[in-house]
Amino acid sequence: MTQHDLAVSTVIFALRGKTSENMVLSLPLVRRIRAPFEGEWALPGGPLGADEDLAQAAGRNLRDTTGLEPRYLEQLYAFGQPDRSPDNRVVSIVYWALVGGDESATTFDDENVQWFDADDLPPLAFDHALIVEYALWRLRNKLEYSRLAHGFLEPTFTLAQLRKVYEAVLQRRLDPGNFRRTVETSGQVVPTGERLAGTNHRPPQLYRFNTEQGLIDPDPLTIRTALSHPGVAS
Amino acid sequence: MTQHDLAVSTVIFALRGKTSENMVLSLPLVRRIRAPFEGEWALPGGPLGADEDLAQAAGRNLRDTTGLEPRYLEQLYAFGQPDRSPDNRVVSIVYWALVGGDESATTFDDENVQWFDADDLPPLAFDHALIVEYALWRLRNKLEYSRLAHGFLEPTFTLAQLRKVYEAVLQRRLDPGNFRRTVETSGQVVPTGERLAGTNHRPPQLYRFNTEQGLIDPDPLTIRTALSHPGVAS
DNA sequence: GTACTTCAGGTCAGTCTGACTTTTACTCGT
DNA sequence: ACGAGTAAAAGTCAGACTGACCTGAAGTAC
Repeated sequence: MTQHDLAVSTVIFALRGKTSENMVLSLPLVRRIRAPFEGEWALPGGPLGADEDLAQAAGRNLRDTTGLEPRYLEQLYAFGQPDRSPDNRVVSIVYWALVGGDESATTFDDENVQWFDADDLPPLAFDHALIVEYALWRLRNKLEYSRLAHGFLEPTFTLAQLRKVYEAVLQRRLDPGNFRRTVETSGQVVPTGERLAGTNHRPPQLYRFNTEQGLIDPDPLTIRTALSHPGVAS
Repeated sequence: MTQHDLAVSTVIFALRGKTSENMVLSLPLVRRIRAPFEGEWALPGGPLGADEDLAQAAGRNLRDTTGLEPRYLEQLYAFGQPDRSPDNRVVSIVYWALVGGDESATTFDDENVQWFDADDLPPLAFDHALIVEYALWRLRNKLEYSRLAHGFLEPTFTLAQLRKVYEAVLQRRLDPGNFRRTVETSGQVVPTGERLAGTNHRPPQLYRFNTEQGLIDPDPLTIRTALSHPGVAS
């Protein structure tokens, strides 16, 4: 059994935007402070602790570098090309995570951490551009058949808010009526009985995710930091 | 960057059976010849070479222990629980592979390698039972929306043979007429113009996979040992 | 030739989908 | 106070897709 350098990195997604309209899918990057690729942007990551689970390492790392708490965390892929780092060989086990849009409004103390539009990234260190591209594909693909939109939302939300999450991630408009029909019949969402007041139109029903239903497409070991989230409707 | 013991293991699937009827999904296991878990069955695996790609390591390993050539190879998951090995900690990057049914008919020289029915396995070393269970789930799930059945077949085949692959893997009967319709309209398969003679009924059309269409759900780096396979119709 | 087999092509009803319409219930401006 | 404006919520409709089933075709076996 040979020894290898092992790192755990995470692609962190959040929906950010001033209004609840025009939200944009974003991710935080850290600026490298030493060679190789000094000064370039890279995914947050770090070594794997001796007594640490892979997912724990990803979560700890995410909290350390960004101060955020993951609402969803899943393993993405293990990258191990011999030449992906110019000096020594490193095998990276990459996770991807969703964090809430409100939390992500926090600007970072550290000026070496910064949010970027997911579809307008700077040049990245190592093979991180490939990794982000794959993570984006996975997020968009999985959103369509699984129910991970709750990673971006408060515990209670309107169907319009839910739809805007889908629209922002998938980058395409969805018909409100059809969206309502499919989401309601899927049973993944339950009306709370409350309505959201203060809109300049008919007050929409508030919903919450159905805790009865599990996730489709589970990872064998992934943390599913579920809908436990004391909070207020937005 | 800390050093860790790193292993690459592979879950190898093949369809085996005397007749082309009652084929059963099988996988080869190796008997451990030293502690821990000495004498128990485990997934074939080994260390990662210094200049080796992860997928290369999986493929090499697969050839070494089983003598087989993978027709499909994809990364499954990285397992890194601190306690998954009783002595030292090992992070395993696990691949899964498909090999052709004919090749797998070969019995192994080594008596420490043996085929097992995928749904009737002996107790396995480490967390390998969990790993196999997850690989099985992934195979069954992915077969339904991707086109990896060619990993089990000759380059040319009848729709009945293709259907039997699906039936054996998914463990459920499929309507021949509807199966024909969906497969034909999907465009994933092309008639060769030849027919298979020697049956005691109307001779079926032979098909081959459409090389124009790529795989759905690609891995970012996975080898896709495609349909290049000089061979004869069965 | 007759029986038997699977192939190959079709029907049909029910479900699902996307595009679109109508009614409801609120706020805002005048 | 009331009409304009907005999005919610419900419904319509045609086409695509699905599973269950049927029928004729083309071989082999006896």
